[in-house]
Amino acid sequence: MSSPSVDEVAATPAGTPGRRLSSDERREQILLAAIAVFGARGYVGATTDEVARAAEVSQPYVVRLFGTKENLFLAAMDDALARMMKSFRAALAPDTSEQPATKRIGNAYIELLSIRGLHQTLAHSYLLVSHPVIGPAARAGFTMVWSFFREEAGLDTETARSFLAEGMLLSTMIGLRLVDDYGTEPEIDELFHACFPTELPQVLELVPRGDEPW
Amino acid sequence: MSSPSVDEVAATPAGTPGRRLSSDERREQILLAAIAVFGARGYVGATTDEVARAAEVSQPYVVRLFGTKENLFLAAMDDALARMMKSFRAALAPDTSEQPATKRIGNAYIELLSIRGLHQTLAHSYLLVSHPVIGPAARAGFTMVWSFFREEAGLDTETARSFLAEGMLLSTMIGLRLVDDYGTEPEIDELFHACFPTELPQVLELVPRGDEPW
DNA sequence: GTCTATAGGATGATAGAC
DNA sequence: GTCTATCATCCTATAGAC
Repeated sequence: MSSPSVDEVAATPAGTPGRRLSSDERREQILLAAIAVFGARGYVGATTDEVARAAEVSQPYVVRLFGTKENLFLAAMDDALARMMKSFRAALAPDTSEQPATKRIGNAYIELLSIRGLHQTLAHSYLLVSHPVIGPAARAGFTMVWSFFREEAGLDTETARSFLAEGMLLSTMIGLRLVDDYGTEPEIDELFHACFPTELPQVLELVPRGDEPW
Repeated sequence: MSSPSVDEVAATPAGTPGRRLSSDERREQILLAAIAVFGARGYVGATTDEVARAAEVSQPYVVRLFGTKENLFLAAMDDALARMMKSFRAALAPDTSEQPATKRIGNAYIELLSIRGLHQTLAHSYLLVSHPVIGPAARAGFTMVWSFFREEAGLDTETARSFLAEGMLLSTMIGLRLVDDYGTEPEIDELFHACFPTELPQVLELVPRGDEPW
């Protein structure tokens, strides 16, 4: 865990121009903001201005660094996928725990909930197929995850499929922010307990709250 | 979003206005068009103009009938959900087939693939939580489906959960239009066979093709 | 590396005729 | 019931200074 946290990003007092950063540092900061904003509003719904505000830079500067909104989304999507794969691979690495690979990858997936908008940005990308550039990239990303499960993690097709399915349900429920309603309706509680038999407290804690993407 | 609109005006001879319909008939026609367009482009990405063209009416008339784009989306979402529930209930009704309820509902879910954009419109709605009006409606719709599984279909929580999960995976894959790539890459074929063990030919046949939403 | 100002294009909604 | 014309708003991207 060495990447800058969202809190650090938001820690600069309003009105105080952030210190000059290297291009790479800014890129990283803006990508995290973009993942949060795209996750909350979707590709079309997000504005480069909102991303800029979340990253505390000016809107034209975001465009300057990434060229176009389309490129910004592609970069955010790639970054989200890369973080996911990295975390999956770390979970696979031989460790002392007795848990099976599926369990460890599952936990890694849940821990990614702490990166605001990550799962939702990916979910949005899966719905952008009619876009000539983003569509193919999203398809490639999805099949890459499948390949990882089959080849690197060594899961059989049945296990891989149900793993993927549970992941989709999980991110849908998180995207819906039903977490926010936990404790308010018996049916929602039941749904949650069915989905997260033991990890529920952890999940509730990990998911960032608040309507604003940052 | 980019893709230029196909000249579906060619479907009706230029200058020939469609026949006058009753308000209800038009509403129905526009809702089907809206489900297709919202499914393909999302709430923000869809334009009232594209919906209008798909329904072969003028853009202001769509607004006239539904008030606002927001209302149009809500109506499309409700219509999609209503069609789904109707088809689920029909599947539950006592029939001569020997198949268990889950199998019959699953088939009903798959058959809904023939309504262009239906599953994708619902998937989009699940990502609109930050919207003050659509968000709550989407959450209500999702929990309604859960209640149906539990109470009307009588599924236990475990069965209901995995049913929901498989449904999410299915609609994600359809949304991604990986169907279009079937036969082009071994990994995609494998994924498909894992997801639709026997219904695959039926699925490939049901899903509407083409980039345009209508 | 970063900003301000702004051009230029799209789109939701309204007015009003037939 | 349905259309044409049009306004007002918002947003991406460019220009150019510091």
